[in-house]
Amino acid sequence: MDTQIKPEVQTGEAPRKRGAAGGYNPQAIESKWQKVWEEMGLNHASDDDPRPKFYNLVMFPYPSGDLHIGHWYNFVGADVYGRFMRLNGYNVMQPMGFDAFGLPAENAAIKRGVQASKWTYSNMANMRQQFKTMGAIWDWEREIASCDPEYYKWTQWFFLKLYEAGLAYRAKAAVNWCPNDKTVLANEQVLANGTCERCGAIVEKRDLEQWFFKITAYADRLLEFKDIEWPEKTKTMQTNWIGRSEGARINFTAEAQDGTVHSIPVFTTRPDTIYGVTFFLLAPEHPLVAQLVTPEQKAEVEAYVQKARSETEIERQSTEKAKTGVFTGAYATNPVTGQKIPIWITDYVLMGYGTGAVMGVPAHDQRDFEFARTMNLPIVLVYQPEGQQINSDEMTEALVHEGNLVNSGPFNNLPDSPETVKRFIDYIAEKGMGEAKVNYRLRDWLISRQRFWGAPIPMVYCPQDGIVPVPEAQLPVLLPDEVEFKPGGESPLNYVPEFVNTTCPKCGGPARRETDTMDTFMCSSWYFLRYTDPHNDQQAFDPAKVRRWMPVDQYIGGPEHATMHLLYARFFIKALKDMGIVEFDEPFKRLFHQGMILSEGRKMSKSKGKTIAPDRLVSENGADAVRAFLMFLGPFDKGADWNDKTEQLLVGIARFLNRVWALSNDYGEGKFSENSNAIVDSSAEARIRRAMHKTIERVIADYNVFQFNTVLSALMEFSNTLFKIVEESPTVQQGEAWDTAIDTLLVMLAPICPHMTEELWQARGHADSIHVQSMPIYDPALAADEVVTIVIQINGKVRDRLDVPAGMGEEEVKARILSSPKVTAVVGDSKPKKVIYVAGKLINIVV
RNA sequence: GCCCUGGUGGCGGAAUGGCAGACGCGGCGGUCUCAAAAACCGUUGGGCUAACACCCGUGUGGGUUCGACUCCCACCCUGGGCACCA
Repeated sequence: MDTQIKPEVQTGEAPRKRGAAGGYNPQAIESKWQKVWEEMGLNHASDDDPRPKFYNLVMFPYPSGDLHIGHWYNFVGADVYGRFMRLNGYNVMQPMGFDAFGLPAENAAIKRGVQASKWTYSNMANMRQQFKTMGAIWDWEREIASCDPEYYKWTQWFFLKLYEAGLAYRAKAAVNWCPNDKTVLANEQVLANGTCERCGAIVEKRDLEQWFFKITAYADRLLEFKDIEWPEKTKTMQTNWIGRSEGARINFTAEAQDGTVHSIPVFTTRPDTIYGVTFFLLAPEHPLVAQLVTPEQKAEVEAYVQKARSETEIERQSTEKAKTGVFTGAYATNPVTGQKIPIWITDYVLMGYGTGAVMGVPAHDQRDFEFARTMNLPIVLVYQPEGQQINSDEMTEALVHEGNLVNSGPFNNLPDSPETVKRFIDYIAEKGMGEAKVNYRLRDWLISRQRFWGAPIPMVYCPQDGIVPVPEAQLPVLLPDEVEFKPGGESPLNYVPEFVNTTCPKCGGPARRETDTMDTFMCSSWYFLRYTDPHNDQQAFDPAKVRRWMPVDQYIGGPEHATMHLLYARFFIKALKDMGIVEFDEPFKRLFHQGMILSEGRKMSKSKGKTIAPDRLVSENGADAVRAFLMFLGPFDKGADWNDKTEQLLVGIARFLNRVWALSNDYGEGKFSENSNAIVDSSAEARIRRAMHKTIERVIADYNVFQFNTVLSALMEFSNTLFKIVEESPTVQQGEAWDTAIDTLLVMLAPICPHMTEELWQARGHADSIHVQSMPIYDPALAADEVVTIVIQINGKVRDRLDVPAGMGEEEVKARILSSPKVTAVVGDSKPKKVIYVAGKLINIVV
């Protein structure tokens, strides 16, 4: 492929036409070039292109119906980066598709009686057209939609693979239930205040048989982040979400009412405080509660359990400060001390974490401390700060991480340290009372959804054979075309007998299909693999093609997916690697989170807040201006808040584009010298080259870090400089430096304004597309100034400036400055205390 | 409460420890025009000045340094994440 911009005039090229493009009329040129590029296949990334590959991926959108300005911001930024990488010589693959299953389609079906598939496909058609006005390099030949049977066939296939690998299982679980959406939600979809992420309704708990993926089996590997460049923030969020903590599992014992002795394990990170245990806590849902409770306490305990169960998350949290609980009447035995301690139930112990049982150490755990104070339970210190004798009655809060052990038998005087913790674990393990244990905050991934518009889970329930997977040859399990929506907790698929009733793949007898569908995060956990081979009807993908394109070199999407999609996709790939389906461990090599466009401080979405449509802005100013304007709002990771003043910035961009247009067309006919015999001012040419190379340096550096706003600033400065130079020295435009400068300006601007720069490029007589050129190469020698300005500071304050030739030696510069009238006036005859000289930049005279 | 961001003109925002406010919007003044718009030129942090000069200025208070928007400590506020995780 062509072509580095050569510093000299290229011989053998047709003579340059000038001013051929006429006035800048974006509407006329944009659709023209979009068509030309499409016909050329410019945006299609071929599998056998010899250039190095670059997989530039942006999170695929949900087909909500219309692209709003926030979508534009997101996708334009991704496209600018992809175009930049293409100019860097890469074979850029930049696909687009739709994350097309999900609730809104179903809600539309319920509300408006339109079939979910019709709604979705017509939205996609509309958005595809809108996407095309953007002038991005989407490779439409690779388009996918996760609701296509050709796609979800393989989503189901992956489910079967996970099932075969023992990573999918069915279990009854207290699940998050949204009473409004009538579906189960993943933990990730429940907001901190206990409400539904989608609709805001208060989430309830229900026990249901559900399908889970064993993401917890990968917890440690998910903490690794090996060889990936991700924002620290995102890695921290995932790390905290996984929530690894090391400690011990210790078996306490307790006698039930019927006389059986039960071993009740607890998890603790502080086994070293076991001599300070004064009570034992169980979660209200703990299965042993009913067997342990004494007849006298039964009524009170049952009432508490009932209350805790009926309470929603939000209600449990509203009582956060005050500790509550009930004594069971039973006692547990501390295996280390042999002591008997009362067993209480309390809702601050969670059934879902650890073992649902906790040893209460009020002296050294703040929650236990509060509980003990509320319930009047004893507090025993097992750590005392050096040289102090704290009395538990005087304590106002728990003592954490301080002092040396006391009241701890053979362990006395050991310091509060990881080594001490290890001593306890070794001791407990040796005596068979427990063992070292790592716990995670992460729960298994619940994927069942009681919804219609999703990929059906390919499982059959047979009265003879139990749970039977659908054989691969029978995939896909197709969704019925028409369904009826009825209120209630079940999937609408339950009411489609042709769907539900099937035969058992094993015995051939009558059986029922699973009617739940999969969480859409399942669809999005592998779509980036499908893009590499989107039309394969034999396999999910050809392994050679995945090897060719994966991993994704640059992934761009919002930070809101940090603990959901981005975590699930990593798990998915690791699982596939273990099954030998892929060969890499991490799907996304580099990750970038773009900022969000807010509308008066609120999120822009169809359901909440008002959306800004780009259509008017595009028809008035052209796509290039809107692209540049969005990128000029600020750094790409920051987003912007849209208000009355925001659009005003478009004026400046429009002016800039007109100026570039004018520069490239030699600023209107006859304004500058067209005398071809004129002598070209070589110092003006040197100025042009210096400005150009300084700009190249800045532009490349800023593109690389997604600072598109300062790319534009640099290009604006450069074009302003070109105007200034040509005004002063009109003959420069007869020389080679000028032509190179204009060409270079256009290439550097091309990723942001692809249509206009293409029009100008070809009007300037170039035969091929500007988008197959290369980024110019920065030459520091050509950027070097001949004269530098030395800032003169006295006591750190700027007092003067002095221009000196760039090569002048330190001694000479100092001598010149120290003898200058401004300096002598302040310094006088006295010798300065200190003189700091920064070569070519600054001198600071301390007096 | 814990973790992570950020705090700079009227506005969006620039600044490897070295000229704070690049670039752009808006404002003001001008050129062109019968006039307006557009375009172009000049100017634009605040204070005090006729002007030069000088002083003050990057959330607040300290510190390090010849020199701090930048580094360190404490605090205040904005945004995001987690939240009784034993």
